[in-house]
This record gives sequence, structure tokens and C-alpha cells, in this order.
Amino acid sequence: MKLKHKTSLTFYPTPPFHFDATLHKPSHFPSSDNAWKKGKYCITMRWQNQKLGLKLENKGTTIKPKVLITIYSKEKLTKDFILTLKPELEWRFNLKTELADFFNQFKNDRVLKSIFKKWKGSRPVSANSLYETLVIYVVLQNATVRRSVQMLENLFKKYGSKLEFDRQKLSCFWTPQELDKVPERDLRRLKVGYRAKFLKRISKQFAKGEINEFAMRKMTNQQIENEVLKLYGIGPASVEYLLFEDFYRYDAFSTIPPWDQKILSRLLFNKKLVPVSKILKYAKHWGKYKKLAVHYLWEDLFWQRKNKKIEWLEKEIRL
DNA sequence: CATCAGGGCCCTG
DNA sequence: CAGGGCCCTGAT
Repeated sequence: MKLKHKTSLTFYPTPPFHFDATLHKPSHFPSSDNAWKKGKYCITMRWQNQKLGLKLENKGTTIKPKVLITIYSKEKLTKDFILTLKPELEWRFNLKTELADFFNQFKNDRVLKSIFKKWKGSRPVSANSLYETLVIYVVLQNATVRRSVQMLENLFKKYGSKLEFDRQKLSCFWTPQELDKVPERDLRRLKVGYRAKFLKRISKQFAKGEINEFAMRKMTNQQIENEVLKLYGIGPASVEYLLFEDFYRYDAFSTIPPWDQKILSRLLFNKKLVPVSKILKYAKHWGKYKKLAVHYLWEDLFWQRKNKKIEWLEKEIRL
């Protein structure tokens, strides 16, 4: 499907804003619904039954941020449509968060100091909808990176669609309603294994409107947790990622899945394996920004990996 | 060829 | 609250 209509919106994120470190997370596995290069990020999106292509371009600096978002669509967009889309884009790309306090408070922090020099102004983004994010978490479970990528791409091929805009083709997610109707054995043919049941059940719960992502944004961490754990196939590890990555709860750092534990042990203590309790204790000095601080460390590590081989990390990343 | 663990989660006892 | 089973893959 070709998206020929263009609508442009200009945004002025709260400074400091680091365009590339915000929109590209090198620790995430690649997915054909988005593409990044320096100063430019594209992703597909669904909004009010329309499929859209988004292009974000960096038109400012970290101190004086300016982002141009071009929205590609099949039909010309109405004023009302754009009116509701605009705040959603601000939310999804976390353009309005206030982090000056965080940078100020930890400008001399042992580990953050040097990382701020490179990435100050980075922030989490939930560029996908809640449903889409949950699909990603399900294919992440108990699988190596290669297999996660394969599962998601199989799903895109069978149930998603391709959107053509800005001279590229990117995958667009299906709707929960569409996947709800699919027989479980069809899903299993896509080699998603026992996750087929999870995907079906989650899709059904969304299709029935049991989950209201917009209401959840206003809830407390605990309320969000209760809400999300109602979803079949979503457990503590997924919740931990979700609170930070999708709901921007910078303080939500209470459980550490085994893989994360290994990597944080190295990063913080230069040891192979440190007890979870010790890592959590150490993170306490970052106060209400403890998860955000960990995010900075984490992504910095994976940015480093782009340029040079990190021997111990390669061993932990199972392809 | 067989066996096993992997960015979990559910369910049972 | 500990532990087995679940799907599929690639490593050994």
C-alpha cells in the first residue's frame, strides 16, 4: 500500500533532547516496522483505523530541539484526525518529559557523568502501541534474538501489511481483532510455539476492550502492574520492561530478569554474577530515577558495541 | 544421531 | 513457593 499524502507537524521537545539516542535503542532487536539512521527515524503506526507512515527528522540541536514529523497516509487527513494524533505523537515519542532535574542531580555521578557527555537528553519511547509492544515482549520470551526476529517477521508476513512511504517499505502491525479470529494452529505454523496461545488470548482481551491503554497512562505503577498481569502470557519480566519503556516510570526497578542480571553485574561491579538484591541496593542512590539511570548505562553499552567488540557481552548475546 | 538451554510464564502440588 | 512443561532452534 502506497501512502501518498503528506502532512507535516513541527515539535519542540523539552530540552535537552538527544534525537538519535531517544529514537534508536541499540539494545532492541531489529524489526521491519521501523528504520533508523542518524537524524532520521521512520516507523509505521495505526491510528483510528488508518495506517500511517511516520518520518521523524532532527531539525534542531540537543539544547534547542526541533523535530519535524511527516505523516504519510493513503487519504488526506482531516483536521480532527490530526488534532487527536498530535498529542499521541507527543506521548509516543516522549517529547514533553522533564529531565533537567535528573541531569542536574547526577552530573557528578560515578558512572553517569561520562555517559551524560554522550547521551544526555535520551529518553525512553513507546513508539508502538501497548498491544504491539506486548506482542514484541511475547516473542522475546524464552528465545534467542534470532528466533525473536524470525517469529515477529513471520507474523508480519502473514498478518501484517507493508506500507510504502518515503521511498521505503515498512511492516505495519495487524489489529487485535484480526489476530483474535485466527485459529491457533495457523499461528503455530509461524513457529511461535506455545506463544500462539498467549498471542491469541492477548488479542482477544484487547479486541474485547478489556485494556484501556490511555487510562493506564494515568495510573500508579502498582495499578498498571495489576492491570497488565491480567493479560495471559504477561508476567513479571514483561511488566518490568513495560513500566519503563511504555509508561515512562523512571523509578520502576524492582525485579531483574537473569539476562539483565548478568549484564548489570558486569557494568556496575565488573563481576560475572552479583546477587539481584545487591544490584537493587546499589541502584537506590539514583532515587526516583533508578530505572532511567540503568537505561542510560544499558543503551550506552550497546552503542559501544556498534563500534567495538565487547568480548564478554558477545557471549551473553545469544544469536 | 540425541540432548539441551534459551531476554518466561502458567499451572500444579 | 518450587519446579516441570511448553515450542522451536542451533550448539554441542
